[in-house]
Amino acid sequence: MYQEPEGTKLALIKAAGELFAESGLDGPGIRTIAEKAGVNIAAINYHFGSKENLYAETFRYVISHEKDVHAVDFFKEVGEDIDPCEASALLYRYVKETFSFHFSKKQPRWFNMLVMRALQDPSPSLQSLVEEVFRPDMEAFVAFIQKANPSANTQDGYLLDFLVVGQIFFYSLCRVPILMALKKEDYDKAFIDKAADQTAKAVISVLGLPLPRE
Amino acid sequence: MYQEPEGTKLALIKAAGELFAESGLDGPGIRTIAEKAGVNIAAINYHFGSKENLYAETFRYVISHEKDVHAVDFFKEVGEDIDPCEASALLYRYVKETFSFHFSKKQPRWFNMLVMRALQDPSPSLQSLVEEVFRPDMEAFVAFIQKANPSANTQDGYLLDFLVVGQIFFYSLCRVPILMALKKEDYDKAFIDKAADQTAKAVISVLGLPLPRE
DNA sequence: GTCTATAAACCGATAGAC
DNA sequence: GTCTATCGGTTTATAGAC
Repeated sequence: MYQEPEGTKLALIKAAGELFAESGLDGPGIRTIAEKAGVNIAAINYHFGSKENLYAETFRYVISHEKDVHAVDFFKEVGEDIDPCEASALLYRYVKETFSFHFSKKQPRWFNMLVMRALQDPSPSLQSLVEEVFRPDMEAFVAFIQKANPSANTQDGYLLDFLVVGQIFFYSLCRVPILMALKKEDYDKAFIDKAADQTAKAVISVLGLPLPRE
Repeated sequence: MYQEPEGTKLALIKAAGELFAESGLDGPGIRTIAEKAGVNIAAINYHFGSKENLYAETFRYVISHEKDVHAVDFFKEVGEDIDPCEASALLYRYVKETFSFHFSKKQPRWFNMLVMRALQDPSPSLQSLVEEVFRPDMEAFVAFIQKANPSANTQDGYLLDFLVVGQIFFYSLCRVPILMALKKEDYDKAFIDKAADQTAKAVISVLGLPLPRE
């Protein structure tokens, strides 16, 4: 069971998580982290043993706290003979909820940035991240895709999953240049809704399902 | 005009480019770079003045050597009254060529990885990268989108561009976990073709154009 | 548990011999 | 143009006082 951190440990995890999400494990020095957390430098080693362990702990903290939209739960009750219109509506809701989860202000922005960044930084824990965190949802998603359109093969399912994950990855990590291109200050709700709507429609169209009515 | 580097300079640019593409400016130390290039450490400072200058030069090298598919050229001759089927076919070709350009083996893999990584690493040159390298193509793409479907607004155009760029960004930077998920060794031509096909169809469908016949 | 002081390793940059 | 040796700064980690 996950031991909920408190006090100095919690402050360090929150400060470090934010900084690691911004620029990776090698980005911030432990001085910067300690300063942001408002604790002494030596506290990192006292509480976590090393910077790398602190990184791993920020990760554990996010995994156990984020209330992600899990395909495993979302598509749990889908039967073999789902109606195309129902499948389309369900898929639409799934993509919309996944987006609004990742870009909502209900949880700190660094939660998903940390996870997305970990996907690209080669690290020893990458394999377990893929196998334990992503794999189950990917497989549930692919299974649903094949129920919604039995002529789709496994690779089609994965590619559709990548269409969604890829967009979230892009909007998470390219925030700065995207906002620069759009000449905006920040993502607003309308923009994220539009991006989610587009992604959902893309997935539904490519799969050959009818688009949900407006 | 761009002065073509030779000898030690060229060896350093190639070695550094590969390493920077892998893990950013702060990833490799100059010792690692020099070793990979097979030259002395001091050569970096002698030829480039600093590590940061070497980074900037690897960038200039890529920009001037990659034969990217530019939307500016691709959609140059499109008139106001383009036929939807023609527009669809042109868009399809554009996405396919952009993908096969970015993932072909005709140029080193680190070329596009370096550019894609630069998009997410906050750096002083990010703004000029966006404005000078990406902006012109984005605007040409958006202009085409609005010709292909006059009811699309500017934001719709940008979002469709992000659909394509986002997928390329994702497949470029998440190569390792993607291959891990797929249990593959490397991207093969068939896979990239499929991903490109899917992305092209997604863009065309979302824009409301007819899909090109198989 | 928290602090200061410092060790040990590494970094980018450079002086000076060849 | 290439090398060795080294400087000054920064990093993570830790020993020891409180």
